[in-house]
Amino acid sequence: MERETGTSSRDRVLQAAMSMFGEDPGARLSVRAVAARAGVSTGSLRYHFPTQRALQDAVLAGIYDVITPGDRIHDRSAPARDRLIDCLRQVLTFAGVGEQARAAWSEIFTTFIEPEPTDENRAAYLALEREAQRRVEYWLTVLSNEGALAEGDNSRRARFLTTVLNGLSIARALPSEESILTTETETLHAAVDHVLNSRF
Amino acid sequence: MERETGTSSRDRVLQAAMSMFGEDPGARLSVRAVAARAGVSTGSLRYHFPTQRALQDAVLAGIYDVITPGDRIHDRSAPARDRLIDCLRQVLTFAGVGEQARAAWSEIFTTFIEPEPTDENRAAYLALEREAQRRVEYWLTVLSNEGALAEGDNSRRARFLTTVLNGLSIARALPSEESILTTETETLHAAVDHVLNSRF
DNA sequence: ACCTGAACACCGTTCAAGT
DNA sequence: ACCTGAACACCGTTCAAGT
Repeated sequence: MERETGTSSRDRVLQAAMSMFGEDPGARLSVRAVAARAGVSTGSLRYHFPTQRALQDAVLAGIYDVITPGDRIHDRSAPARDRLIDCLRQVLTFAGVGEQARAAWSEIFTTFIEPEPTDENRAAYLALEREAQRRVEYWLTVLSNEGALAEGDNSRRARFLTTVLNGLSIARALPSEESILTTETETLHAAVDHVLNSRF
Repeated sequence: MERETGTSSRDRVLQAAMSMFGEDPGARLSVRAVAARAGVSTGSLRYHFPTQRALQDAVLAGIYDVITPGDRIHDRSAPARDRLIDCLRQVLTFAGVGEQARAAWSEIFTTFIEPEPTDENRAAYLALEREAQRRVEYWLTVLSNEGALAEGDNSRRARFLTTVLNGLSIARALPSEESILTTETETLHAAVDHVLNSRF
């Protein structure tokens, strides 16, 4: 393991963790694994990242700094609520509408629900899910940092939001009365408002 | 630790796990903790529940068996929040856990999502959905009438809740980390709290 | 200030051995 | 068939001790 001399210990840890995440988003990023990869002790890692959660957040922030510069979440000229809704909508957009939504769920269905789950595809799905979870969590972290969101368990909040997103996205694949747009908007707003305004 | 003689080992484990969940739905339900409470070895627990996930699923199923007999919504001795949560859980019970959940979604999938929607099955699905919607709306009406719920658009609220239920129920069919139990409870509570406590 | 690595108190799972 | 409990390979966190 080369030491990448010249770089600070903290940077080496972060770099190691980020590249591990890059190679496999489903990876565990355990203290020992990251520390070993970075060539530092677990104690040193803990010194810079007092908690595992802190490390994960740093990795997430780092990843998205690289990947998503045009993310609306950073547009501080707009209210936090609007920005978060915008970002969540992006996720739904990706899920598509009508025909496209049905195709997307078909894919998920035939690979992850229909067959008896093997360890392999279980892991594959969990990686996907964690990826989505982390993205939402990252948005919440940004809002937290600027004080738009009360102290709280962001990963719990993210879980809540992704569950709502799943519900909305499957609704797009199922038959529905008239425009689901209104319904969807209302529900999305309700979910976001709950996260922003309640102690939870 | 009394052994509750006469009960099978498997039952004791399940009972212990369920009562632990009852005392604290956020509890970890670790192998050792549950085994100790049940007065059996970890090996025995593993014999009956080959994986931690299997145990969690059994607990979930058991919980719903216990709480589903009547419609709790009218039981004014309990807080509105608890009653509503109870009723929503009944809906989830129908969705099942594990294998059963996957089968249920398979059904929905092959009839309503995969095929190009005909007018006929569109109508069939919409009927199902309206039924679910009506049931939830009815519960909200009951709470409204006794003043536990602020004036507002109950059908909108019901739509929000059914969307969350859909998200939770599909999560039961998809692979998941061991903790769906906690996640599900948290999300359900969050959704109900939002409906009960916010102007919406 | 930064870093080390052992120690602590946990996990879930496996498995030879017993009845 | 059912059960035991030790063992394995992990966790995340703490901390006395070093530089």
